[in-house]
Amino acid sequence: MDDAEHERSGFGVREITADRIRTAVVSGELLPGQRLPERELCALTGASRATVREAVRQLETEGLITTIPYRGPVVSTLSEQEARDIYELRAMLEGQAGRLFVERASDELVVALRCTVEEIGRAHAAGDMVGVIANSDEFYVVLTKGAANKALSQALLTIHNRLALFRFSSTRWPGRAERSMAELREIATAVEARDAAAAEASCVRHIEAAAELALMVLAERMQGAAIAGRSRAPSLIGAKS
Amino acid sequence: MDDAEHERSGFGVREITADRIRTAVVSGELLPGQRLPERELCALTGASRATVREAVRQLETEGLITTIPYRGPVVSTLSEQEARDIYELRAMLEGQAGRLFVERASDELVVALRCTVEEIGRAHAAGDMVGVIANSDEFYVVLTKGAANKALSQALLTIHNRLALFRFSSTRWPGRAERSMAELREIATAVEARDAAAAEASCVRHIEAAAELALMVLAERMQGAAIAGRSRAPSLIGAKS
DNA sequence: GCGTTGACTATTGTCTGACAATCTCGATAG
DNA sequence: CTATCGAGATTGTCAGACAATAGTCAACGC
Repeated sequence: MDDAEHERSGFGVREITADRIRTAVVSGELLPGQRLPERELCALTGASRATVREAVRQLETEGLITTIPYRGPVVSTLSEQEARDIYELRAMLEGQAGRLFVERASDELVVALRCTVEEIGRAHAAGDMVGVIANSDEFYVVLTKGAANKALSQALLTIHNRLALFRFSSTRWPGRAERSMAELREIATAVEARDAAAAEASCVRHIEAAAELALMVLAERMQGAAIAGRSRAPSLIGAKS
Repeated sequence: MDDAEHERSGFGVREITADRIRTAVVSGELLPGQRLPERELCALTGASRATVREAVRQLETEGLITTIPYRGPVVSTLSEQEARDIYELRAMLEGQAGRLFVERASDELVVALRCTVEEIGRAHAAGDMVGVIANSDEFYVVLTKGAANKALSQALLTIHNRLALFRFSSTRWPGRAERSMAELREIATAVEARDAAAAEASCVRHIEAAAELALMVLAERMQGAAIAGRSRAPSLIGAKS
C-alpha cells in the first residue's frame, strides 16, 4: 500500500475520455486555437455529451482547454506574456527540483539521471526524435522522483503539458540541440558532485534557454498568423490522421 | 481590456455551483473526509446532477475534492506526507514570489505590503479574527500582484485553497501569532530594502514556520481520530449552519 | 455600392429521466 | 459469533429535450 502505481490508471469511461483528449492536445494532434465541438469530441471518444463535458471541465482546470461561452471548448492558446509566466514558473520549480534531487536522491537515481542524459544525446545523434522525446520524459520522471515531492511533480507535470505545444521547436533550430545537451550534462555533472546550488542554477538556465527559444518561435508564429489574417480556426472536421 | 477584473466572475450556473462548493470547503463549512453525495450537493446548490458533477470534476482537479469510485465525492484529506509536500512547494513558490516582488513591484505596492502587515497586527491586537483573515488574504493578493506572474499567482491560489484547512490552527497556539507577525514584518522590511535574497529567505522561513505548526496540529488531529476509532465520516445531513 | 437588419442555423448550457454497476448494511443461517 | 446473501442506496453513463446565445447570410434601405 506504500507505493502509488495505480495513480492515474482509472478504467472508467470518463478517465479514458479525458486521457484521450489530453493526449490529443499534448501530442499536437489538436492545434492551439482549434475548436472542439462537443459532438466531435463525442465522436472522437465514443462517450456521451455529459461524460465529454466532465472531461472537458477537467482539462479546462488543467489549463489545456479554454471554454468560450456559447462557443464551446478550444485548445488553449498562450499569449507571449502567459508563455513567459509559465516558463518562469517552470524554471523556478525545475530549479527547486534539481536542488531537492541533490539533497535527496539515491546514488542509483543520480546514475539514472546521467544515463538518461547520455541516452538523449545518443538518440539525438542518431536522429531518433522519438527516442529524444521519450528520454526527455524519462529525464523529468527521474528528476521528480529524486526530488521526492508529489505536489511538485504534479505541478511540473501540468506545466509540461501546457508547454507541450512548444516541444517540437527545439528540434529544428540550428545549434539548439547541442546547447541543450550541454546544459543537460551540466545538470548531471552538478548532481553527481552533489552541488545543490549548481544543480539548481543549471536547471534554471536550462529552462530559461528553452524559454528564450520557445518565445522566439511563438513570436514568429504570431507574426505568421497575423499575416494570414483572421484565419478561421479549423474544427476537427477533416482533421483525420 | 488590459485589466482582468472579471477573471472569475462567471454568471453561469456551473460557475456559481463550483464557487459555492469551493467556498464551503475552503471556509471549513465542510470538513475533510466528509462525504458529499451528489443529491445533497444538488440540494445545497440548487443545480442538477449533471451540473454538480461538472463542478465536482473541476474541484477534484483543483485538489479540494477526492472522488472514490461508486462512493462519491469526499472533501480531500491530507496525509502528513502530502501536507509536508504541499507546504514545501508553497515555501518555494512564495519565496520566489517574494523575490520577484522585490525585483518588480512599484513603490506603491511596497507600501501597500507594509500597510497590510501592520493591518494584520492591528486586527490581531484587537482580537478581530475576521480582520486577520481578510488582511492575510490581502497580503497574498499584494504579494502576487507585485510578483507580476499570473501562472505563479494561480498556482499559489490553488495551494492556499488546499491548505485552507489548517488556517485556523495559527490562531490558537500560544506565541505563534507574535512570531508570525515578526516574520511578516521581516518580509516587509526586506522588501522595503529591495533586498531580493532576504525577501525570498524570509518568505520561505515564514511558510516553514507555518508548516511546522500545521503539521503538529495535523499529527494531533490524526491521533485524536485514531483514538476515536474508525468514526463514520458524516455526510451533509444535519450539517446545517 | 455599402452598411444595417433580421431571420435561420448551429452549438452550448442546463435539466430530467432512465438504467446498469457497484457499494453498504442488515438479516439470516450455520 | 461469523460468514453469506439479498435489499436498498449511490454512482457512472447514457439519451433526449429545450431555452439561450453566437455566427451566417440574404434581404432591405440609403
